[in-house]
Amino acid sequence: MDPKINEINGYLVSIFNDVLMIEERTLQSSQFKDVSIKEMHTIDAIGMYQEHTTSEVAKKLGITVGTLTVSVNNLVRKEYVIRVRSETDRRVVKLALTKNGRLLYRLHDKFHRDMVRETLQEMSEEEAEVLMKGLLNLHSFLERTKEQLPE
Amino acid sequence: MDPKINEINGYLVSIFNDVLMIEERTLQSSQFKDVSIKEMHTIDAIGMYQEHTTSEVAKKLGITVGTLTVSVNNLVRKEYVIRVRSETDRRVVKLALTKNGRLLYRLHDKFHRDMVRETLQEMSEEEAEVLMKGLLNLHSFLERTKEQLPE
DNA sequence: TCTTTTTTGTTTGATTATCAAACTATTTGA
DNA sequence: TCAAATAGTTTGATAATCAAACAAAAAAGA
Repeated sequence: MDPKINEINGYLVSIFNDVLMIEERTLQSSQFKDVSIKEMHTIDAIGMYQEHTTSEVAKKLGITVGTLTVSVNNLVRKEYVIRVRSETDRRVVKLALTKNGRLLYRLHDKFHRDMVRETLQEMSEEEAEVLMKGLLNLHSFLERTKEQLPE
Repeated sequence: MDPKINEINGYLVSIFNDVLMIEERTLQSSQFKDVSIKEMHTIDAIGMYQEHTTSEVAKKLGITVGTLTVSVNNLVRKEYVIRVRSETDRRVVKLALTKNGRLLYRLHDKFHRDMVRETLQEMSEEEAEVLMKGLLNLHSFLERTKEQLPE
């Protein structure tokens, strides 16, 4: 059992690092050089389809609202994001992507989808199911762990 | 095919975020409050078992040597890491963990191993093999992508 | 209705993370 | 021996982060 644990753990760690590194490098060699990987994930969290408030996005990203405000300032300056004050509750700020922001969003999404598609390519239907089950197990372990976390 | 891609991609993204978040929180609520998650990964890269030079560790982490020097300054001040000048080549600095650094290393390692162990718990031997194969596929896709990367 | 409390977001000060470029010390090679 | 290469450090600039102080608006209480 033990050697398998080490092996799987090793793959996970190196997958994490690779994905981050590849995303970073891909951005830097694209037309979106002025966007960091953190900013990319902020853009991803803001999303294409619904409006999200500052609080919602900060929670999704696991950062404080203050941190997000600073980051959104930069993304607004670089014209990827716009702020829209809510009409019904004027304390609330809704975040949305500009045209350019949506373009970047799709590019990033495509990278992720290609990555998974390539992975599944050499696998049978049943194997893909098992991979999914493994990821589901891992995911629910982490969700349980999160709940037990001291605040 | 498409819905499966989205689902797997979703799990991966959320697994990434959860692991980072849980590691961060766990550190902050332990006796190692003065260590950030980045510093934790530096400690992990330095490792328990062999001596590694500054260049080697920087390469492993994918950061510049200058960045690592700064980080190691802090870790030395906080007494997790020591620098040892090589006897044979006095330009070279070997990095090693202090007693406290090794304690932290083991704690972090245990979290990772528990995570994987829990994941495998409900899976049969064969299913674990398939999971591993999926991760291997993903891993080799990423390695290939890395090679194609400009620079 | 007026006041207090709560909620939402912004600003600020401190620390860490990061790179590129200038720099120092040492080793290697011509 | 002296120039070039290598290993690491320092520095200046910028981004990422938090906690705490703050401002504006809404909700609750009286």
